[in-house]
Amino acid sequence: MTAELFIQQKAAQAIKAIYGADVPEASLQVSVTRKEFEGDYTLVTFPLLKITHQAPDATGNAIGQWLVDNVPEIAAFNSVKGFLNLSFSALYWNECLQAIAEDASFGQLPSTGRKVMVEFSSPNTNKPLHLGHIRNNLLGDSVSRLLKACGNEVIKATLVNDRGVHICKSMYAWEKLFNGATPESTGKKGDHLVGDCYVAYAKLEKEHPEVLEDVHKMLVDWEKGDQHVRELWAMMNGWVYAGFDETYKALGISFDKVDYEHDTYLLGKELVQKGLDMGVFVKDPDGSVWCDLTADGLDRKLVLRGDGTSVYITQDLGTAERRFANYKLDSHVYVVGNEQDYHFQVLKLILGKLGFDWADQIYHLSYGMVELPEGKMKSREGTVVDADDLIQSMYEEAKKTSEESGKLADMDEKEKDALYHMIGLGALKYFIIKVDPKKTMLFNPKESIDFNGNTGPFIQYTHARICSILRKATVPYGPEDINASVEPSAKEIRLTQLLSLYPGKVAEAGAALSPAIIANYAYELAKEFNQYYHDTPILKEENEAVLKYRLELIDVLARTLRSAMKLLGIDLPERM
RNA sequence: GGUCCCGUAGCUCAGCUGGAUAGAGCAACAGCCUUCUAAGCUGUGGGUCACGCGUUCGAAUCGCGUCGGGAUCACCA
Repeated sequence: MTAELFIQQKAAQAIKAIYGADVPEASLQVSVTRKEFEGDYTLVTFPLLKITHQAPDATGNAIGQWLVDNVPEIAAFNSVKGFLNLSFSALYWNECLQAIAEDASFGQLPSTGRKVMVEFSSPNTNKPLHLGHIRNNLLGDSVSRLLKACGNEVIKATLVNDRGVHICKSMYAWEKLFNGATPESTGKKGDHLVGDCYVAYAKLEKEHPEVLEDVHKMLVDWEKGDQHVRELWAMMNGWVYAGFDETYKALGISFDKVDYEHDTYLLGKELVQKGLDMGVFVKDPDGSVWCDLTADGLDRKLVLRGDGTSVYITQDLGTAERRFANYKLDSHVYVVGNEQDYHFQVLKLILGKLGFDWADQIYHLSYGMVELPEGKMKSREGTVVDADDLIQSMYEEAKKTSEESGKLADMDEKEKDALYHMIGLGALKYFIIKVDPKKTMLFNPKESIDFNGNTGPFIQYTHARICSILRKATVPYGPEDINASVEPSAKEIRLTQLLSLYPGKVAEAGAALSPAIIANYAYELAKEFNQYYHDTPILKEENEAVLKYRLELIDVLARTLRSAMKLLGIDLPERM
């Protein structure tokens, strides 16, 4: 039971005993005591005054006294205005910390038996990944880990937009302008080469608008299965996939299931017929099919063109149906930018109207744009922050900072290289993930991502510090060393309390689909440890019981930091 | 124009299921390395929580309105 629930339960008993009134436990407001006050948890007594008919202080004192007298775990109280601050006993905190220390999977919540698919990334194959994709990828990856920690079975999925007019544009430019250039012949990553083709096409079309007709013909040929166009398409997509794989690998991201739009773009047509049969859709005289959403405050939505071909939402309807059926999903999270809020609103509505009871188990993790100081990134203006470049520059930055510190002189090159990558990536990932997903965020390329303060490297550094102490320890230690022979200091209690909040944070972050909650928690924990580290000697402690207690405490801290950061896809080094 | 999201320190962000004097980091300034890693710690300055009205014992948080920024409302994806 969490401390909050425990206090709610006991306080309800106190109120019953003192005032003879029954109050629902859940209605009692309990929170962690603000640090400028004495105590661990605070019960807000304002709402109780109607029942107690006493002044706030008197009410707090009465309940506090009852709790101290009747609940062994509660050792002290003080009442300030309408706030009853309660302190747990040292014994309580020791038992709490010991239980955490003994729990090898602390932070992993019990199984829900639910199967969840998380779709993210879903790139187009006509240009390389940029910073916007990085936010998408990191959120998707992290939310997948979070949902797993919340006890769900998770399938990471992506849907590659590998067909359509956009890729034909790159194909057209390559044939006309690139003289058979390949990634091998140019030494370019395949996705970048194809991206160059796309840019070249845009320029070409500006000067010769008529080329668009040729591109459309290419798309028609593709749909007919024209051998030449299909071969060109397969070759260039192959280049792009190879390039993406490199970027994904550098980001530490993988998928369990990859769908390709050339396989899915015809899905959903039978749903259109079903909708017509059900009377959910209507057919206009020109043959186009619509869903009337005006009663839901939206417009009429096209679901099939007059010529019988699909639109975007048609295949999304079909893909969702196929996934829920094939994988027996309980829910489906789509990580897609907030410019598609309307699309997902419509998607859910239509699926509901088609009678799928899982329609309300579709969640759109709608995240905000990443903007530059001068505004949105625009590929036409060359202001796009390329994913590979950014990853590389973070690596360089990590290398530079590490070399300046000179702490790794004895480490071999291969190890150093891996470490620079870990730190650079940690800085980048944390920078992106610590921001509330739904908010637009700003990235300033001129100020490189910081390594000091509320950053990934700060937490990595904290972890390395703990590991350094543990390496030097000469006595064995373990959960059994958290025992009543040691009286924890105020700071140690504070650390224990913070640790105890972790599973609740995991649950909260999972429910909100917000890894930022975990990032901010990890920072708080690291910051708290650094203060502890600063004024509490550990290895120099002469009392062996206290020494062992502290070693075990910081070991649990290191484990919890690793666990939390792992949920963000960030690894922590033992040295840096 | 309709709908949705956002507006907190110079900058980047927490806090938002209503609670105590609104918090961090960066930047600025002042301290702390014969002591377990200074990518750290401590301190100073910095706020009309966009604005107004309302609900409440209590509002950055909830409601309504105004202003400002963004997204979206395609037989594009």
